[in-house]
Amino acid sequence: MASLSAFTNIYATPLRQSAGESARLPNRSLNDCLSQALIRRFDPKEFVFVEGDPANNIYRIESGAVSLFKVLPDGRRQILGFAYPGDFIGLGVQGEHIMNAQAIKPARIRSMPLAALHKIATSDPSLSFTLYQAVAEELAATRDLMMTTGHRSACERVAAFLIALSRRNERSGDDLGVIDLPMTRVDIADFLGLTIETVSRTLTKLKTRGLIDLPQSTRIVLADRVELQRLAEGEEYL
Amino acid sequence: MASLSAFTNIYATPLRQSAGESARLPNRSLNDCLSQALIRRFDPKEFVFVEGDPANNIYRIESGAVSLFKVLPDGRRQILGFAYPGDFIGLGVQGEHIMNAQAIKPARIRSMPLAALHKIATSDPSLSFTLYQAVAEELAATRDLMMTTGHRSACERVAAFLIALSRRNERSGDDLGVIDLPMTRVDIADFLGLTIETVSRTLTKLKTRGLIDLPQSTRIVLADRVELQRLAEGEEYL
DNA sequence: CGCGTTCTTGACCCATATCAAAAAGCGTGG
DNA sequence: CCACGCTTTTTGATATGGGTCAAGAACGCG
Repeated sequence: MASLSAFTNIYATPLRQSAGESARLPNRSLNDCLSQALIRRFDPKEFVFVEGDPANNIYRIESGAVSLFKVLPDGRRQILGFAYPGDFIGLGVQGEHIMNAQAIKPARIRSMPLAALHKIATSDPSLSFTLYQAVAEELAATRDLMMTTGHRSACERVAAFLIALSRRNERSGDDLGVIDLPMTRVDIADFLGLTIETVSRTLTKLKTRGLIDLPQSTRIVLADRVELQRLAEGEEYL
Repeated sequence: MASLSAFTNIYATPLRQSAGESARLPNRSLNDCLSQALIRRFDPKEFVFVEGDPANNIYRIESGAVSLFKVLPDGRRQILGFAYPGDFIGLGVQGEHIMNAQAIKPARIRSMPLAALHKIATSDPSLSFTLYQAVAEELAATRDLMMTTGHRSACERVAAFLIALSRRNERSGDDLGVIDLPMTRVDIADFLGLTIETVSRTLTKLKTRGLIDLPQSTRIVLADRVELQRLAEGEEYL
């Protein structure tokens, strides 16, 4: 199926607020096939693939978390998204990855050759539609991220980030008021286009204002989700 | 063809450096059909469609230029791209546009019902592939734009913008050293995530350093394209 | 020529980056 | 369990790029 080669990369970004998650591919025959594919374990900081690698496989996160990022010529890093269990990554364009995928905590990841995917797609027409939707969703997610990092204050960005993570919890049935961050402050900073100091300061500010609690640095309790939401949408100015 | 409904929007962004342009749909049967479609004229500031409009048509710019943008809750505007002659805009998701398209100079635009596109797609399998490529390209372009507006200085952004416009000239056979801007400073600012004052100041700075010349405000002569290129890539710090 | 719009320039300010150092975690080995 | 060293996070002091506000200058256009 030729159209697959037009793909770039599929991942999920927590900023996306729509119900549909870009990196989810709810396709029966695909999932059947994947459930038989082999699982590999990745340590934190280990790369699943890097920019320039031939894109031979697609991957589904079974546990853990992965960051997807590009590196600018000057060495700065832009994280494009974080992939959580259930998310797919690694559908590459022109046979070559255009970003890096790196585990941010111990992860189990299932991989499947792209050739197999192509084969399924020819026998299951609904897959091409599913994939299609996935790119469109991803495009929307990327635009969301751009709007967030482009014009918003640090407070708004962090609030939007927290709300998005909370939504993700909601989706996966976890407590929507408690967020366990799989990523470091560096990751958050590189995702939101801020520095780690600003992320940290902003979190303490939110804590001081009573919007969140920080029992540990990796755990965030959303004390006032409504207000956070308003902040995230730029309707409140702290 | 069901997969079309997954589309969001197709446009071209001048920041994209790849040879393939996202908004170009080089498909024979599509172009045949379009060449018979009706042309409408739009005055500057006139909207082709706005966010929330039902997406019934796709459009091809025949002459003039169009900006595509979203408006943030706080009223700020992010221009996602500029569509030039030959570019397609307006393939909407779920029957509803998710952004606004506004002529920025007098434009002639051909429109075609989405239903007709669907019909062609069923009879011409290559069209679905073409469309597919277009979304993937657009995704890549959006990422480029995000990398540009996310982490870069005003100088780098403006330089990248000029280089991209120059590349577009090159593509369409125009003089690659002279850029006639169809858009205002406001448009440039909203595209690059800057203010008009900063755009203006940056242009004067580039002029002072001898990298460009500004015979008129809408005309930019690239005096030192190589240096501009280096600036755009963040390899030079002015 | 005069009026409205767009562009440029200047002065000032603020949010965030930068630089620096202290504090808190966290794993390892004794 | 504690001590040690390393990494991550927080906090503080300062700098700065670009935003904001304001006023001209240039550019159409009737």
